[in-house]
Amino acid sequence: MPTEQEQTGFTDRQRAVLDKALELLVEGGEKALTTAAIARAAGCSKESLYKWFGDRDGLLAAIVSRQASKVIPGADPANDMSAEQLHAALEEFAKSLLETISGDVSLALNRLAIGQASKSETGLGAILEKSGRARIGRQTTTLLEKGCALGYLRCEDPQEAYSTLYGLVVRDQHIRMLLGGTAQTSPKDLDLAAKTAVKQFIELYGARD
Amino acid sequence: MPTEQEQTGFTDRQRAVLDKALELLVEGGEKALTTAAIARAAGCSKESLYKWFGDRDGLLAAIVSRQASKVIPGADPANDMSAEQLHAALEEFAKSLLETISGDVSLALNRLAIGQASKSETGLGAILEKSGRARIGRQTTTLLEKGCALGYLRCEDPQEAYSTLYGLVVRDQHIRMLLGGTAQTSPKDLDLAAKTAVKQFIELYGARD
DNA sequence: AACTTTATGTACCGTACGGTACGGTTCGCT
DNA sequence: AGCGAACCGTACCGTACGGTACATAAAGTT
Repeated sequence: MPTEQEQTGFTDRQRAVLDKALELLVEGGEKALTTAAIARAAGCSKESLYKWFGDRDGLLAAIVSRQASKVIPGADPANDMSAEQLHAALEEFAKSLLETISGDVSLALNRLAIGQASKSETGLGAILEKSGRARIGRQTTTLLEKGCALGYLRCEDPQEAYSTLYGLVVRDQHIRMLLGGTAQTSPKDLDLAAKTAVKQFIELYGARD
Repeated sequence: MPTEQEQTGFTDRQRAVLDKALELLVEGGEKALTTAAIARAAGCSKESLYKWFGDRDGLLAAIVSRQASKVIPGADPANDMSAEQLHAALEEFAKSLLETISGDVSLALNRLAIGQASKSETGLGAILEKSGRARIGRQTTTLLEKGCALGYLRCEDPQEAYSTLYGLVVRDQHIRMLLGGTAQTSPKDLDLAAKTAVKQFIELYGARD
């Protein structure tokens, strides 16, 4: 009987290798991610890598999938939440989003996917999109829908509202960090930015008072 | 006497080569941008490339600088513009921004810079940042300042206001396109998105009525 | 205990690319 | 015409990397 880790289709050993590979990627960028280096770091043979993941592209895809599968879903919004609870949930989302995209791992994975975006139709971007962004997007969108249903928000299109919230929260921080610019990731700034964004969002989409 | 093109420090010939190289980059991504391919496409010798640009990194930097130098500044905001003119100028900015970041050239350059961001301190990201984003940012910021001075906007911090405008306009479109997802770049959608963003911005920062 | 499976480690191959060297050619200058 | 600089085309070198082959060792199975 397979251990419960069959969820992503990888064995424990393979997952450990993928994690080591991700470590390498984070600290050295894609150029550091050679098959030889991975084998050395993970204490396995190149032959095993190719047996398990097919080729280098498959390995990269596996790394991205692996990490994407780690995204932990937040709690579902309660059916009877108050306006304050909605507000708090939104701020929590904003803060968590900013924290995530500022993280080394997120930056490394996004850089990798973007670098591969032009060539080879392995579609790392699609994996990231689907497992990461889309997932939390859907979740937050349902939160917005609920807020709308409870009369706290006016939104014609929750999807659109979510998109606006995203823009207000992230602004140009993500691209700046991807380009290598130093980000102002002091926890204080980050918290303030999240609060400001949510305040503006409520100003746009909050029920008229 | 040097022709007037001395502005960027490159000769006509060198600029032509850089343009050809950019073409290659746009249509094939970074992997297509080998020194041999550039020399072939541009009809020059590899030796000249190295003589002119030092090494491959220098060449990449030159490509980015070259393109960045092409950014054409918009008209300065008039001192006596009306609220409608400000609104129109903002919409124009929003549309132009969306058009730019959806363009093949912009995407290719951003991908290149992001790919290089982890390694080698050539700082393509810094060049892009400085010549592209920061420039139009400064320009639009002064526009906002003027709008503020004329009483059309209330902004404590124009920098902050600009950042918000950017977020409202771009949302998550940029990263989506960088990751390879198909963008909804139909001119209609684009125009609508720009108008919506500016409307929301005015709602947040417009003078109270 | 023999056998199969799976994995390690190392050595190897082919290729692609960055960078250099060199002979030949064009072009401008005097 | 003669000279020198810039440049082209090509060949070349070293290296790094993706991918494969193989020889060996651990571990489970019967």
